[in-house]
Amino acid sequence: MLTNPQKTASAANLRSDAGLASALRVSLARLNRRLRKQGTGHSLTPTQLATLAAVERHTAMTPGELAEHEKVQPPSMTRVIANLEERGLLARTPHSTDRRQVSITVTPAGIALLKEERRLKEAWLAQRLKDLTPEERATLRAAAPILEKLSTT
Amino acid sequence: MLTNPQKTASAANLRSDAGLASALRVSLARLNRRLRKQGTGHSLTPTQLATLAAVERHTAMTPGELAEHEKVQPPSMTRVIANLEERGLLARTPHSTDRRQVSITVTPAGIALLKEERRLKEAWLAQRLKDLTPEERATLRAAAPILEKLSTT
DNA sequence: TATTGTTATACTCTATAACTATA
DNA sequence: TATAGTTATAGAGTATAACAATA
Repeated sequence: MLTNPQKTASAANLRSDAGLASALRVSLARLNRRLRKQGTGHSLTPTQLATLAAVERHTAMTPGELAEHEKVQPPSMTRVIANLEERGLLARTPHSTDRRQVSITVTPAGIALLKEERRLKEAWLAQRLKDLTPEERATLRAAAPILEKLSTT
Repeated sequence: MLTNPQKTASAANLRSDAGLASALRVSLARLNRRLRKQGTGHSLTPTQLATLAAVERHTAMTPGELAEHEKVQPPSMTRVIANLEERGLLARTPHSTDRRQVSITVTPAGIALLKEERRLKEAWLAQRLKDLTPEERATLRAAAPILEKLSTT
């Protein structure tokens, strides 16, 4: 009832590259699962939250661009946007040149929600970091840009 | 159209604890998103995959235990198990002492699927690790157990 | 005629409520 | 009577197909 081959195996083989990949995969998945649970006082689905963040990051996007960016079909994005608009988190304005298109922007309420969401997640993580030794924190400081690089390659 | 306040902000404040939390949160989320896309040749939902992995890790579980473990309601777990059983990935056997209960175990096919899933994800990650310098890999080797500790605290 | 977005409809996943079998 | 699991039914999210408006 208590077998856990992954963890022990990854700890044992950490010196090899394959072992490092295995250990990182497990740790990353586990930590991310914990992190995702933090800051959920808004009842937005993952797609809704990702859409809101995408619009904020790109300042203004069309529904078509958003569907492409979030890997959903245009009709699905129509519904996501409609829901976020009802909540007052996104706003629709006419497109400047093409009247077929619509320009989507974040409202101040949407920005506030994203800010609070990030604050809660980071507060949880910062609390965990406080329980580490200074050396461990230094290691994570060095590792952060490397993890960043891994995902953008 | 190209504003990205998170990344620049997190890079700038990496020396503070709050800055480290912010940078880690963004990097972890991004890397995990990339990682989750790898190895999806089976068409299992996240819940199905997590259920399969849970049964493998614990050797044998009842539907009730699985529902509790995966944070879904018992009727939902009934359907997840039924689907995985149809695919030949899980098997049901009578419980040893209580005839109301059912014992769920992984089949060889289920074990093979999990192994392949992990292999694909780790192959992607190992490829990325090869592009790093030896020093960067050493940093990640040191960071892996710390990340592991963060999630289990 | 091609493109952008929406409406109509169906399927999947999960939930709550009611039911069956066993303790 | 209480517990483990299933069946019945409903709600949320996303997909494909058909449609309206504009280029």
